[in-house]
Amino acid sequence: MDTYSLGMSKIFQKKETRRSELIPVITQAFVDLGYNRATTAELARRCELRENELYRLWDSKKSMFISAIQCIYAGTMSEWESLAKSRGNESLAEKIISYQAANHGKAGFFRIIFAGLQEVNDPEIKSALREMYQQFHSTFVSLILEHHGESDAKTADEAVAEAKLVAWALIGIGAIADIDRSINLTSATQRKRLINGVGRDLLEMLA
Amino acid sequence: MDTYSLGMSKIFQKKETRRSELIPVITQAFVDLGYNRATTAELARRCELRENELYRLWDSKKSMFISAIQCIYAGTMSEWESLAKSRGNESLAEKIISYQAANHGKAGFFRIIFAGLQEVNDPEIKSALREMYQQFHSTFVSLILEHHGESDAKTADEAVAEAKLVAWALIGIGAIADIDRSINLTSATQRKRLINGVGRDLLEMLA
DNA sequence: CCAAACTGTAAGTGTCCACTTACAGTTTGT
DNA sequence: ACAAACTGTAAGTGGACACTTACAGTTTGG
Repeated sequence: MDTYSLGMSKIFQKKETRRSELIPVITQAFVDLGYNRATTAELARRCELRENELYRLWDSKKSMFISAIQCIYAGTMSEWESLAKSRGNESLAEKIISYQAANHGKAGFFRIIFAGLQEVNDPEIKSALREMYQQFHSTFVSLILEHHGESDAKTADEAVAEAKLVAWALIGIGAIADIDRSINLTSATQRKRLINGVGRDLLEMLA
Repeated sequence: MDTYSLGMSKIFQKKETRRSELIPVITQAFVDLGYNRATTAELARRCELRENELYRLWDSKKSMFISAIQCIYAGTMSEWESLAKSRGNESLAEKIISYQAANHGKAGFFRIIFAGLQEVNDPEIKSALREMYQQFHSTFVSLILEHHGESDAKTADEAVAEAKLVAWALIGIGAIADIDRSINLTSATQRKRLINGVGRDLLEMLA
């Protein structure tokens, strides 16, 4: 399938831009429906294409899903970046907690993860998820350390180890908020309180 | 399908005992594989039956899944009860945290929940899950309150509200530990530390 | 201007899976 | 003993779904 002429590169670029136009739509479908229920027919419908047109852009549903994982990751990161630039005297970590409390589950971060883990048992997908998750976690760890500043009684190693735990805990809170939301377990208000309340307590736990 | 004669009740009882023999096997299949990948063929294979024999005991795969949800719930509760009876000067809440730290994900509590939420979009299943989750949560709340004892500076209402948050947070930690485990994100040691460390801190948060 | 590559539309194909039917053999209650 | 109910075995059925093929119409580069 590779091609050598110079002219081709333009075509491939076009293909790439086409993919990047469609991937948010596809991602949303996976978030809404999970892996199996997001059928190729449904993906095509949402993209306003025929199925075989989708298959001209991706070679399998699996590769669409992997693109979606990357899309979610990139989207979350860019949201956090704009939070970093926003005004306010809170630390970025605090801003993120407030933001997540207000928009829990919007990005569908966890929905994608659950879908990838449970519905498909594919090593490629698992490693894509692992990668995303680890990057997400390590970003969180940096934010937590930054939040507390350099001047700590503890040694750097201790602080990092504890920040890692707290980061997992925060991710856990997000997960449960997502689950909560998807079965309408509690009210939106309560969910918000959960993230804001417990999230901040966790953040201060190191101190 | 109902029947009136007295003799029938014995048959139904037999059917019931048959179901209760098989349901742990079926539950384990759903835990291992999720909803879709646990095909009726696979369920039958694990039960050492033919598919239509399964369908003599349950009228659909969905009802097998609902039975599995109830099985998981009952199993977890009875485990906790035996922990309550075990010796040791910790509170039951602390015992549960230690136990979960050692056996995270064994029961497949969260796997079942994720499967039910994502893979099927069925009101009956959602309400079965919601019920289980709420009972689980309220049991946890009682345990947390019990752990702290009656003598608190706060009013009862405040204590309950905070215990509810903490209970969700603990469930969240469990969820993330399960995810972690299923993609081998961190080591078992780290996971154990996460549950034990953060779990206990959360438990003390009220104080 | 024309050939090569792309886009749009429609109709499959093969496979998997939940669920069913048919039927012979065995219990069970009376 | 005998009918009614149950168990075991085997073979379907219908539908959904990932993925493909065919082909006519349109761009595009040289």
